[in-house]
Amino acid sequence: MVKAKSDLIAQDLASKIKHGQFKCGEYLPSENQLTDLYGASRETIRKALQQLMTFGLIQKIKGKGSVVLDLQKFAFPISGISSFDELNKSLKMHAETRLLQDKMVNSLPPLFKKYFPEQLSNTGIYVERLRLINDEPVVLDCDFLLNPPVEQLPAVEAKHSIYSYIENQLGLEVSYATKTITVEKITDDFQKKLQLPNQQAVLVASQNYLADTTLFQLTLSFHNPRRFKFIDFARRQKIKI
Amino acid sequence: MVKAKSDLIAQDLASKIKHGQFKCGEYLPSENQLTDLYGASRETIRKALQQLMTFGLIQKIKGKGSVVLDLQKFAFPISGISSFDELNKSLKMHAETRLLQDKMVNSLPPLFKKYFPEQLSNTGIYVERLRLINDEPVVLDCDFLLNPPVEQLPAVEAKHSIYSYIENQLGLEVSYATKTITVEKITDDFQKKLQLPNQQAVLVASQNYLADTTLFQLTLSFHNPRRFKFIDFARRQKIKI
DNA sequence: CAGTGGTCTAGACCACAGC
DNA sequence: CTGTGGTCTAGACCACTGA
Repeated sequence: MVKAKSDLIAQDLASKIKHGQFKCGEYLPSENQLTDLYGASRETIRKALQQLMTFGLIQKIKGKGSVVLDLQKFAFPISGISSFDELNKSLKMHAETRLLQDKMVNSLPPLFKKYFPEQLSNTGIYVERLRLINDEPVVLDCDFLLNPPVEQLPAVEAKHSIYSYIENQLGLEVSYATKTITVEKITDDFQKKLQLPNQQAVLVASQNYLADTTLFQLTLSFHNPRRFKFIDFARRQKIKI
Repeated sequence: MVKAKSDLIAQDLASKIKHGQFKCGEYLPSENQLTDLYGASRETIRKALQQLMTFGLIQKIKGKGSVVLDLQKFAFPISGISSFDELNKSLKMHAETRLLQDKMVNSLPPLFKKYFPEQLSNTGIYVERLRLINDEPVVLDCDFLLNPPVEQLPAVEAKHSIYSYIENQLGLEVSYATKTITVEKITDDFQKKLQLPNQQAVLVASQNYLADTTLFQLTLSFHNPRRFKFIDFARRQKIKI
């Protein structure tokens, strides 16, 4: 998947920052030096650095260079599109996933209709998974995978990683998502599953799209408010919409 | 502030999308056509389109073109760095700001120490503002502006827009921020100010930096959970950190 | 096949930082 | 002054789309 030279350079620099070869507060080699180091043109180097900028790994300062930023904040980057499985691995959490449901349905379940009222009905697969960390329920994930493009979802894949299945097994390209975060009143059933003291939970609702703009997944993630934490890195926009 | 040719092109295309000259589902002119339309090289056009991609205004499809995405989701883009004042204007909300505090202090207030424990003490300006929409309190913003680089903050500017003051009056370049969203128990005082039925509120805590990596502002925004909504557009990352 | 976006290159000129 | 990043250009080759 990672193929472009600029991506490889970005990947290499990112891992060198992660492993301390470039430390917080230090400057990366200049763009001209990186040009020689990687045997690439300056614009290619700049594309790589651009990616590190958007992650908040570096900040460029005109006339000086690219300084490595403090990345202790990246403890739990729910921002962006990543799966729980990817987070679990990259953070080495002791997490467990319990597959509660995985079934084909002929129409959009009422739960999704409530939070995505503009969605047309559709056949698809309903998946419900409870995520636990240290045996404490932290998230209840409800997914609806549209058919097409997703024909089926083997239980073993549902327990592992839906994204991995979509990307690696089906060969589809996951591209972007719109997300909203709100505080919602939940059902007794969900309260019980999450073992919450009251019916208030944080809901992250997202619509996930492929590179060809096909909607393929709706997700409702109900979080234990005590354990919910969303971390974001944002840059000031240069243009106003 | 907007100067680069690619920014101007991005700005122009964004406003044309906003005003319906390019509609959802339609394709923009091809990159080669835009090259002629704007008298720019293809790479410059591509930089402009890249910006529209990150906002979720368009999606590029290889071999086909750049399709305009549905932007009804952009109703309330708290994602990114924008001030309440900017949001208010761009969304034409009927909002009011009450300035509760605006004073110079010699050290970091305990409230900030609690949520930013790693911060060193510092002189600065403490500002507390209550935001109301239709006379209902929705957010209590607590800001701490570090001195240096911010020497003072006239009350009239605090009521208007801190960002505008920082950028236009002081000539500083606001560049990036790290944000966390959590659910927190608040004090009786804050509960009263926000007129909440209980002590639970959504906290958006952010550290805001200038382009030279100087920290200039800490913000704690306590939101009415019933009125809190965070909207985000995210793209799948090509590299793993 | 022609047209599209994806990528890379070499070179150029500018503004800024710091000596 | 030199070195840095910021920007733009013209041209090239590739892979994908769809007729």
